[in-house]
Amino acid sequence: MPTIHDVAKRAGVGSITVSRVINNSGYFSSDTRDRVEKAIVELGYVPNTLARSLRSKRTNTLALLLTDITNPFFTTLARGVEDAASAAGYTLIFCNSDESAIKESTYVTILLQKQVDGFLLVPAQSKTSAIELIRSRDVPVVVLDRAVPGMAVDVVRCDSEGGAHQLTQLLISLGHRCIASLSGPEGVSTADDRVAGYRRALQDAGITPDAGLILRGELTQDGGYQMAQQALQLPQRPTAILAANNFITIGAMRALQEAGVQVPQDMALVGFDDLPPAMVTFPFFTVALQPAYEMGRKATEILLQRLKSRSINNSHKEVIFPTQIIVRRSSGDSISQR
Amino acid sequence: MPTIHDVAKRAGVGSITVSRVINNSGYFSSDTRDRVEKAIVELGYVPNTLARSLRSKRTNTLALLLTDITNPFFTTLARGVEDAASAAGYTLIFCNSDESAIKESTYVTILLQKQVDGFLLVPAQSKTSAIELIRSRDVPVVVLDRAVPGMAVDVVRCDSEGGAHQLTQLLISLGHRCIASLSGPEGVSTADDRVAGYRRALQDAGITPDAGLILRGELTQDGGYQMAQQALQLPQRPTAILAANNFITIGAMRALQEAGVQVPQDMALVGFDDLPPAMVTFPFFTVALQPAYEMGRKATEILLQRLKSRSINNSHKEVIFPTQIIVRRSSGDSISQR
DNA sequence: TCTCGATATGGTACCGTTACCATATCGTTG
DNA sequence: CAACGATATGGTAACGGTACCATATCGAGA
Repeated sequence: MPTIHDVAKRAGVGSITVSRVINNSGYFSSDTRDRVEKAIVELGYVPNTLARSLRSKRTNTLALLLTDITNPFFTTLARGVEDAASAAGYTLIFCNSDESAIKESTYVTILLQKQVDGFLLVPAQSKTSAIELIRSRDVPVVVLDRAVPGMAVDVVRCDSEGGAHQLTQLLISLGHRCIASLSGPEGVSTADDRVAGYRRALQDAGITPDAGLILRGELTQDGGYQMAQQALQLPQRPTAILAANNFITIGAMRALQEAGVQVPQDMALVGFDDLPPAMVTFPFFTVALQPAYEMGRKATEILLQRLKSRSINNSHKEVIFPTQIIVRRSSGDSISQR
Repeated sequence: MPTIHDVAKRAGVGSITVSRVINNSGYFSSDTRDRVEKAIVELGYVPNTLARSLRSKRTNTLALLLTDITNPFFTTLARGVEDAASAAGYTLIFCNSDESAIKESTYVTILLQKQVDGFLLVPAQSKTSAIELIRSRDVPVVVLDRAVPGMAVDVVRCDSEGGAHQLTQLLISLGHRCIASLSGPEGVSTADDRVAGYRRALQDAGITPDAGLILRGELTQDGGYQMAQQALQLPQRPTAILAANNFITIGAMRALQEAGVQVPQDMALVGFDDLPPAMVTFPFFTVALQPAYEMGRKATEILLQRLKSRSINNSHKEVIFPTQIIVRRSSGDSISQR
C-alpha cells in the first residue's frame, strides 16, 4: 500500500505538497499538480482516511440512529438524510436501535469511538440518556421525529397532535362517535401526541373520551394486530379506528380481516404514514402523511449548520412540520346514512 | 476529550498498561485493572478507533455493497451478514450501488480509503472491475448472489438455473405451453441463469422456446410492469409468466390487474423470492425461495475465515445454495381441465 | 544456587496524514 | 528601490493509539 510519501518521492516533491494537491488547498503550480496526479495514478495511491481524520479531527461522517429500520417512514427519512449528507460531502452511518435504550447507548458509544462529526437521532422510548452522552462529548446532535421535553436540543418533528386531531375530526364528521385509538408505547412523544390530538378532537365535539377506547402497544404490525383484537372485544364495539402509524394500521387491518370485519363498511380505519409504493399497488388507507424525506433533509441541514459554526451551546431550534391528510377509501362514507 | 495518556496519568500507570486493560491483552494485575477502570469511568474516556486502527492496521469493519437496498431479498441477506459480522465483533458498513458500475467503483474507493478489512459484494451488472480494484489492494472479498465467470474469487450464490427450471417445469406440468419469461438485464448472472433454466425446461418438454416470449428489463417493479404489458401484447398471448425476481412479480401483477387479467384464472404467475412479512398479509405467489439470510451468513463466514488466515491467493470456493419451490395460489390449477 | 518461564510494567518509535511555521521567489506599488 | 502580498514549497511535530523490545520480580525446578 503506497503512502503519501511514496507519491511525494515519485513526483519529486514534499509530502505536504501532495497533500495540497489531493485536497486542493493552499498553493501549488499546475506543473506540480500534473506530476503529483501522474504519480498517484501510477502507484494506485488511495489516501488513508484514518490518518487524515486522526490528524484533522474531522471524519466527514454523520451517524443516523433510528428505532425501526424496517419501517418505510424511517427509510424515507433516511434517504432525505443521506441525500443531504452526501451532497455536502459527508458519509452516513446507519444504525438501528430497535426501540431499545440499551442498544441505543451501545451504538452511541461505538459511534463516538469512531469519532463521527455529528448525530441524527430518533430517541428510543424518547429517552434522553443517549443525547446527554453525546452532548457530554461536545458532539452536535439533532433529534428527529420525537420531542424531548425539557431538553435544550435541536428537534425536527411533525405535528402529531394536529394530525391526529384532524383525522379524528374527519371521523367525527362522518358520523362516528365511538372511535378507538391504537397508539404506541407511553413515553414515546409521537404516540402520546397522537392520543392527545384524538382526545382534543373528541372534546371539541362534546364527546367524553372513553378510557377503554384508548389502547397502547408496540408501534409494530403485531402491536396493531393485538390492539385491534382488543378493540373488537370491547363491550361497545367502535365503528372507527385511529392507528398511530403505518405498521399498526396494517396489523389492525389483518386482525379485522380475520374477524370478518369489512373496511370501511363495518369499520373505518385511518392512520399515519403511507407504505412504500412497492407495497401498495392500490392506495387504500386514509392517512395523515408526514413529510419524512423533508424532515430528514431539514434535520441534516441544521446539523451541518451546527458543524460549520461550531455553535452548540446557544439557542436551539424546534422545527415542526404539518401533516397532510389524504382521504382515501378506508375512512368510508358518512355513517349517518346507515 | 481525554486520551489514553490522561487515563494513564490518573491511574498512575503507563499508557501501554491502560491499553492492555482496555483490550484485555498481555499481563496486568487485578489491582491495576481496578485503578485503570476507575480512571476511565471518572474521565468518561472513550478510545479513539481511528488511532487504534491506524496503528494496528485493522479496522474491524466489513463493507457490504448491494445493488438494491430496497429489495427485501437483499435486506434479508444483509441481516444475515450483519448478524454474522457482529457476532465476530465486526462492524458493518452498507452501501447501495443501485446497479450502477460507476457508483460501485466510487463506493469501493471510499471504502478502501476507510480501510475496511474485507468486502462482501453483489457486483453491479456482474462487472468485475470493482473486484479487481479491491484485489489489487490485497483486501479479501467474497462475491454474493451473482457469478463472475472466469474470475478466481469466493462466491456464494443460489442455483438460479435450477430454480427457474423447476418453476418452469411446474408450469408445464400444469398444462402451460406458452410461457413468458420476464428477466433482468443481460450480463447479470442471475437474470441470465433464470432464462437458461427456463429454456432448458422447455427443451426437456420438447417445446421450442419462442424468442419473443423472453423479455429482458430492469429488476424493478417498473421493469416488471413494462415487460408484462409487452407480454400481453404478443400475437399469441402467454398463459403463464415466470418473473425473475420479487419486484418484477409485483410489477407484473399490477400490469395484469390493470389489464383486467385475473391471476391465476387467466394467467399463472410465478417468480423468485418472497416479499417481507409486513407486506404480505396473505401469501399468494408461487415462488422459488432463495435462502437469503443463510447466504449472507455463509459469505461472511468465508470472509472472516480469509481474514483470519490471510490466505487470499490460493483456492477459491463457490458455494451454491439450492432454491426451494413454494407452491401457492398464483400458479393456479392444471389448465388442461379448461 | 542458578536458570528459566510466567507475570507485570514501561519506553520508544511509528502508523499516514495534516496543522503550523518557515522560507523563497516574484511582481506590484508607492 | 524598498516593502509587501501573492505564489509555491518544505520541515517538523503532532493526532492517539499499539507493536516491539526491554526490564524487573518471583516462584519452580534442576
